[in-house]
Amino acid sequence: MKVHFFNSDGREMQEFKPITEGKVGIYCCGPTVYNYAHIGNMRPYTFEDVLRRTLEYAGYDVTHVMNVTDVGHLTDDGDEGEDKMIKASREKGMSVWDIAEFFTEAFFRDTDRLNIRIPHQVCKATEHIQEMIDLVRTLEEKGYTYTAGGNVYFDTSRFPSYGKMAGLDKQDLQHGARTAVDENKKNAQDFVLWFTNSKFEKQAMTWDSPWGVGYPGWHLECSAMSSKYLGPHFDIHCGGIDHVPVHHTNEIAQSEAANGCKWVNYWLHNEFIIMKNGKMSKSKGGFLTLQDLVDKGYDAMDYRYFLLGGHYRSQLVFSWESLDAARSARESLIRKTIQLKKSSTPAAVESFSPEARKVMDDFISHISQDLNTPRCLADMWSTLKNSELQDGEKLGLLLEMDKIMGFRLAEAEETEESPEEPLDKEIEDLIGQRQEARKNRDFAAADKIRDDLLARGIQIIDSPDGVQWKKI
RNA sequence: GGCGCCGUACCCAAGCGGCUAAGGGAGUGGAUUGCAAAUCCAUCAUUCAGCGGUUCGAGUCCGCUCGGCGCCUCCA
Repeated sequence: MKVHFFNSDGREMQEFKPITEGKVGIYCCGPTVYNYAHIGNMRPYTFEDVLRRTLEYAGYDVTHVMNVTDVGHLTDDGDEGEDKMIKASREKGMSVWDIAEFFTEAFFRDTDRLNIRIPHQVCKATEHIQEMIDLVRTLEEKGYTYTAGGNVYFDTSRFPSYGKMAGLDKQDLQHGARTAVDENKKNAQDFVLWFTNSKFEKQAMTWDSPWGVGYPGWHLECSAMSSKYLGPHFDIHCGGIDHVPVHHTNEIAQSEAANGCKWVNYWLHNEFIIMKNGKMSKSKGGFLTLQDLVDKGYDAMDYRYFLLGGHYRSQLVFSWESLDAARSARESLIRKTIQLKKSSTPAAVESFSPEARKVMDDFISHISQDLNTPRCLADMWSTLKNSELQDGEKLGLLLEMDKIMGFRLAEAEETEESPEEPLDKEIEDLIGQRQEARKNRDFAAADKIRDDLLARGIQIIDSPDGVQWKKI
């Protein structure tokens, strides 16, 4: 199974070739845990989950590493910035450590609800300060740094290929267009490796270093931790497309300067989720969290379905209408899967008929072509409609495809209609009364009971197997 | 000012030079049902923002126009 990805470095489709046969190391930029993640933030983790599942399906031994930024991420990159963690701490009246723990837990609750697998290695910035200091020291020894105004800067003029991936050399950048220019910098694109000259009051998180007490620049952690867990040269680095010009550009510069070798072979970047009136962002306010969707009655998996309905490199516009469509489709997919489970047992992959084999191969070729999840979704539906397949094969195919899509089809059961709630007795009685009325062909009374229950959020569903109900 | 992306049916969205333009949602007609729900069958773009060009052949490549969006040190 050959896998192709669009590599941001070079901006072209490339066949994936691992550095070490049979193995692949992936590093993903993780959350900065100073607030709840909004639904746009969940896109990269969802696409990375599909990436990982695809590579695992292809037989690779995957090592998936993700950082948790719990320090050093400034509201801007100049000396005027404020650490996001500290800002949140001040605003919420909690210690920075509690803030980090609280929002880290919230983050993993969300990824779990989206059926996103936990990375093999989740590393916190605050637990790798020494590695970051070592990295800065290496850069210093190799002459890539300078100190000014108390801070240690990376000298981008010493790194000729700076900004190559982002195409920065071709751009006429308007520096200071949105932030104040840092007068200490020799070059506009230089960035801070270590802060000691903090203007922040009550800086809660500081560490001793060869340059004085301070804290790391926020690009440092990804370079330091990825090298620690994946080595100085690894296969895939993922993140949001917004990271290309600055964060990833700086990561490449400091990593390659320090390690003296190529750092990452494949860069995969996801596009943004857009709201109708433009992009969703924390600073603009009004962002939605996964919990907001759940509170409105959606299943978190509806959002996963929505995300996979668009290609990860295309902007996807979020709207309630689209989420409704995703919910309808997903619920239908689950229902049909349950039906198949009732009527058959899943065929094993090894015993697939030629037709089933072909359907599976098509699916594989689509996911292998830069994770074409919309096409893969279509493949799932085509499988259901394929009259040349036996039910057992359809089920086997769907479960096999779901190893990559991750809609939890294997666990799908008729639990939604399970009468196990406290109000059971009363509802059972009402349903019994309604059945009695129906038997007597008193449909007015029967419908009244159904309407009353519906008003209370209980939906009655008549089926050949009897009456079922569920909360809505 | 610079860099880049997009415009496909009512909505979302694949397609990246060549069979009758995937798939989902919504809708419509029919079957089934006391009625609903679910399910099943059928139906739903002679056309891909517009105009030129390249080609035997173009949503698919090139140019221009119109429209929408992102980035250029907060951002996934």
